[in-house]
Parts: sequence; structure tokens; C-alpha cells
Amino acid sequence: MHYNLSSEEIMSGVNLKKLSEELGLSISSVSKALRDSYEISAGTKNRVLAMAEKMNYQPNPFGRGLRKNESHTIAVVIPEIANNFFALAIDGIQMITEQKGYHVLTYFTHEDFKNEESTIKHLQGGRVDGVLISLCGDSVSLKHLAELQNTGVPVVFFDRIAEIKECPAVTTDDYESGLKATEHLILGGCKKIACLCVAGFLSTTQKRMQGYKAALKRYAIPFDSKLVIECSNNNVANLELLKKLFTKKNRPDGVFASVEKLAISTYYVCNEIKLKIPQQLKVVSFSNLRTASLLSPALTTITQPAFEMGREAAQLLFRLIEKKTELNGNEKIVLQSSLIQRKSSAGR
Amino acid sequence: MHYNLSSEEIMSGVNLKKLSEELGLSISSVSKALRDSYEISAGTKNRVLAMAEKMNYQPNPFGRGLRKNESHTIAVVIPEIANNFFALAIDGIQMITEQKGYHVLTYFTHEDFKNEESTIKHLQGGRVDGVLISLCGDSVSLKHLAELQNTGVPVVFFDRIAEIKECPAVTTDDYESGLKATEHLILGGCKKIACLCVAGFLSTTQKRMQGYKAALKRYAIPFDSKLVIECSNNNVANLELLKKLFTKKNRPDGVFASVEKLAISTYYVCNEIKLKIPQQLKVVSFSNLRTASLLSPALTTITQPAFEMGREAAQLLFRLIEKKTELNGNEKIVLQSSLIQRKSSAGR
DNA sequence: AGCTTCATCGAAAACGTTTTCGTTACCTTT
DNA sequence: AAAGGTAACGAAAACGTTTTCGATGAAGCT
Repeated sequence: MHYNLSSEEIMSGVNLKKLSEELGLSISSVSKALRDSYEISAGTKNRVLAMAEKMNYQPNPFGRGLRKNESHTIAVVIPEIANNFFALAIDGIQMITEQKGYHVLTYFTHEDFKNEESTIKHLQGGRVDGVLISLCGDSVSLKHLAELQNTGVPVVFFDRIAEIKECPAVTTDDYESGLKATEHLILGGCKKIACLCVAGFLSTTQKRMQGYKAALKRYAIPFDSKLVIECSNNNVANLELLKKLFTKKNRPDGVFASVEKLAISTYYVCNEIKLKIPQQLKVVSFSNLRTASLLSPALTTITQPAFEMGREAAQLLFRLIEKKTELNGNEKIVLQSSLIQRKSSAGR
Repeated sequence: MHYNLSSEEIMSGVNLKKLSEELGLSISSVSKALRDSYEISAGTKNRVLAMAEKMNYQPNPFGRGLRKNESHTIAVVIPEIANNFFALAIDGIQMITEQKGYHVLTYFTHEDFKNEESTIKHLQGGRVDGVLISLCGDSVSLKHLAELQNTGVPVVFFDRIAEIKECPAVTTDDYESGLKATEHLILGGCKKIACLCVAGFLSTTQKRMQGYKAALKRYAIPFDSKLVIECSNNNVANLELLKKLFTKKNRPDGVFASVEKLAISTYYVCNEIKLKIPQQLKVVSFSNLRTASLLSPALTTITQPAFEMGREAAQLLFRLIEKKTELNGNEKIVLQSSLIQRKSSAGR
């Protein structure tokens, strides 16, 4: 399957000028013909289309963007991509952008606010028509996003949202999910349920923990702040932390992990210290792992509709892009996560 | 954490003209000052920088791109994103692009050649300075890529490459890996090893299968084409296919899966029909699953250095972008995958 | 003084597109 | 025949930037 690269009929750098010269028309007429303007007769339109096809004309996005002041591009800003949730969300986003003929720029903050800030700053020059963002773990300010909005770029949050009133967002029912997960552990017999989380600032973390607390309260279990473990981005440090937690004499008998990777860390530690799941420790975790049911033991998960979240967020963004008038800005879409019970939280 | 959006000092649409008016300078001088030209005195440079900072000036990428004919953007074209390998590869790519101050457009072909073709076509207008691509499963032609190259856009393949001579590429040692994996199964006692693959056209598929055949030959095991199972993108169909394969009386005693998802499907089917891994069926698979060691049983994998592949491919692309002279075009980088033995292929 | 050199800045063209506003020629109407 | 209308097209400005080239004045040199 070798291909000869020196195919002669391909010409490089065709623009409206070359097209117009070839056709004996003016640049403006060619442009209008390609945009199907009523000012151009059907005959010339056909001629132009045929020639454009023949010469393989591709409009220059910079010329177009400069003139029309629109980029046909959106940006997706997320903490990371090596993460099933965000990968699925992007999939959902791209489904919409493909339909709309839009392009997608992706940026990863790596949970670092400095990155988020500079990324958003660079997005102000008109590079994109809109931004989808899931905040990074240590967002200390929202000024950069407010600035971006002020320059007229619509912003839609998803999952990790900000408490900006004027900003539309797509989330899941984090509070209810946290409550359901914790309740599930309690009904399974757990008395000391650890809550593993990252980045306490995050909306998701807070909502899920509120659900956790509400479940404890409902079943009259006193809240113990020692059982709330705030982990970091340092994986080895997290493993140390969990190992210490699970080996102390008053160790928890249940784990509610608010992010997937902490459940995986829990599994690793339990493997190492021979702590049996679910007999000695029951585990429930937020997760979009496709292999959850194949783990040893199968992991009980709260699974977010990641693909749908991306899809909804993108649709919301396009509503803002297409008719900036209607942006009352307060659209909040809440999708439902589902608790999928598996072995890791099974009763003894 | 509510933020007041009506912060007054932010002004929208600052460009060189407004900056120059504010500074009492000409547009060209401001431009040169911002680019640190030797024509501008240190004093005015400082004034310009300060004002640009104050007015939050962000250069317009379209004006710049139109004038300089460069986009500071690359495209990444991959089959899918909900896949650990590609997610990690993109991570590696973005590491480099962030360093270079470049932007990344992502496109997913969903293993559909039509999508790949139209995507590549749209990339010809000058939207990007280079393209990283991993081919889709049913690429029937490479004309679209040759056309793209002819317009002066450098292209680098990674993983799923094309047999274009003039095109640089980054791959792993697929042949050796296929050989090692199959040999490992043979040494474990397997006599009838199924080879599960997708899209026979793919370079990766072919190389891996050649390794598979070479291992059989080395141990004098006759090649049986009935044991080569070409699966599709239809997951349920694949499950049916595998179920039929594993339940027939002359079923295989080993599985070499050339892609991750087929190993997962194998696990699902074995769970359903109560076929014990590794006692009745040993499994080895190409995979970048982080949970491979937590599966039941832990999965023996050939793990590709996905992150590094992305990194290397991006670095290669930038070498082509930055100095188009040096493009001898025949750079082929081959990284090594590693066979990680786990329970799923353990001897009885 | 006359000359060159240098430092600093501005004017203007160019990139490719879209769009407004003419400008024809032809047709209809009175 | 004169007026008005319409269909089809072209000229030119504009978008924001970079870059070439020219202009100005001061300084250095013989």
C-alpha cells in the first residue's frame, strides 16, 4: 500500500483570488457564489462550485475569522484526559461539535490553577466562540472566567462548576448520590465510613460530602472529621495516607470514594495489607470504569452519565453562541447518576 | 464564593490600534515593542508592555495567522478518546505543545474512513501547522493525507501508521511484542491460541499478527486461520462471536488480544459462561488499563508507552514544523512495549 | 562644515475573506 | 420614449496583525 506523493494535479494555496482569475470573475462574486448568495445566477454558481471542487479550494479560516469575527471553534478546559469521566464527556461534546461543524481545542490544567488562569487568558483574543470548562481542584479565584465572559465569550461549566450566578452549568445530582452511596454502606452494616476526597474547594466534593453527612445524620451516626480524608494529586502520598488509615486499630469499615482514583488506591492498599473487601471493608466509589464489574472484587460504583453531560453542556453552549440575546444565563441542568451495586459493598 | 461580574476595569476588544492611541504611538511601533524588536527603545518598550498589561491586551490570532501564515496550532486525529492508550498519548502530546505555546485541535474518526477523509480535508485551509494522526480501522486510501502533505502541512503518524515512505512515524515494536506474548502463552502450555484483532488493514494489527505467527512457527505449532478472529466495532456482535468461539468443543486454550477492549470482552464472556481464567483459558492482551492488576484475575498485558509515544510524535512534528528543510521524512521512531505477566496467563 | 552612521519611530502594504455599495444591462411599465 | 425596477456582477473597504521601507534627528567622524 504505497502511495505516490508526486501527484501533479494537486495545487497548493488556492484562494479566492486564484479561483476568480481562473473563472474570469471578481473575488467578491466568487465568494458570494460559494456562500450561495441570491446575487449570483445559478449558472455561475455551478461554474464556481465546480472549479472550487476541481482546484480543491479550502477557505482560509483566518481570513474568514478576521472578517466575520467568529472562529467556529470552542475550547474545552478540563483537569486531565487520562480519566474515564472526562474522556467520555469529551466524546459527548465532540458529537455536538461535529454536527455543528465546529472545531474543538482541548486544554488540560493538570489540577493547577496557574495553568487554568493562563489558558483562559489566552482564550480572550477571539480564538474561540465559547468555552466549556470543568474547574481545576485548587481554583482560588474566578476572576479569569469573569474576564473572559466580559469579553463576550460564553462559558458553560460542567461537573466541577463555580458558584457564579450568571453562568449556565451541567452537573449531576452529587448531593443525592453522596447520600445514596453512604446510605447504602450504612444499610450494609458499616459504622465507621471514611470519606475520601480531593480538593475540598470543588463543588462536586462539597455536594458529595454534604450528602455523606446527611446520610450519617439520617441514621444517627455521629460525624467524625477524622474520617474525612482529603487526598492530594500525589499518588504515592495518597497510598501512604490510606495505608495508615486502614492499618490503625480504629480503622474504618466502609469507604466512600468521591473520585475514581481513590477507589483504585484503596484497592491497591487493601491488596498490599491483605484487608478483605467487602468482608472487612466495604467500598463505594464515583467511577466511570468500564472494568468496574471485572475488578476483584467487582466495584460498587456511582456512575455519572459522562457522555450525556458533555453532550448537554455543548448543546447549552451552542444555544448561547447562536443567539446571544437569550442568554438569561441561569440555565442549570442536573443529570442523574446511578448507584450500581456490586461485590465490593456486599453484605457479609 | 460568589463573584461580581460587573468589574468595570475590564475592557473588551483591545487591539493594537486602541493600544497605540492610548500610548500616543503608531500601531507598528506598538507591535514591534510587544515583539521586542531592536528598533524600539527600552523606555517605550516598558511603557507599551505596561499598558498592554493594564488594558489586558490579547493579540488576535486571526490577524496574526493571516499575516504570518502560521496558526500555532496542531491537529490530533485519532479513532477515539474513550480509550486509555489514546488518552495517554494525547497527554504526552499536550506536554510538548504546552511547552511550545501551541494549541491542539482534536478530532475523532470513530473508526470511520469518511470522517477521517473529511477531517483531513478541512485541515488544508491553513488551520493547523501540523497533524498527528493514528489511522482509523478502515482506511482504504491515503490520498487525503498525501494531499494534505502536498499543501505543505507536515504529518506525523503514531501507532497506527501508513506505509508511506516519506512520512515520519512513531510506533512500538509490535512484531516483537506479538511474538513475545504468543511465546509466553505457548510456554505456559497453550496449544490452541486464538488471536483476537480488529481491522486487518491496520499496521499494528498486521505486525502483531506476524509476531503471533512467528511464535507459532518457532514452536512448530501449525497456524490455524480459524483461530484468527477479526472483530468489529459492534460490541454485542463481538461478544456473540467470542461466546461462540469459547463454547465450541474445540475451543482455544489461550487468547492473544491485540487490542484492550477484546480482552475486556473476553473477560465478560468467560464470566458469563463460567470459563476459568487462567485454568481453562489463558489471556494476554495489549492494554494500558491502570486497573489491569486489580482485575479478576489480574490481566497479563503488553503495555505500550503511550505517553512517551505521544511525546515523541509531537517532538518529531515540531522538528518538521520549525525547520522544514531538514525533513528527510524518513524518521521512524520505535519504542518498546513491555510484557507484564500477571495471573491471567499463569501456569496451572 | 559636510559626511556617514545609528537609534527610534511612522506610513503603508499585505495576508484572505466578507459585505456594503455601486454599476451596468436589460426588462417592464406608463 | 422616458422612467423605474431588477438581475448579476465588480470595486473597495474592513477585520488585526506583521514587516518592509522611509523619515527624522542626533551623534560621530574626517
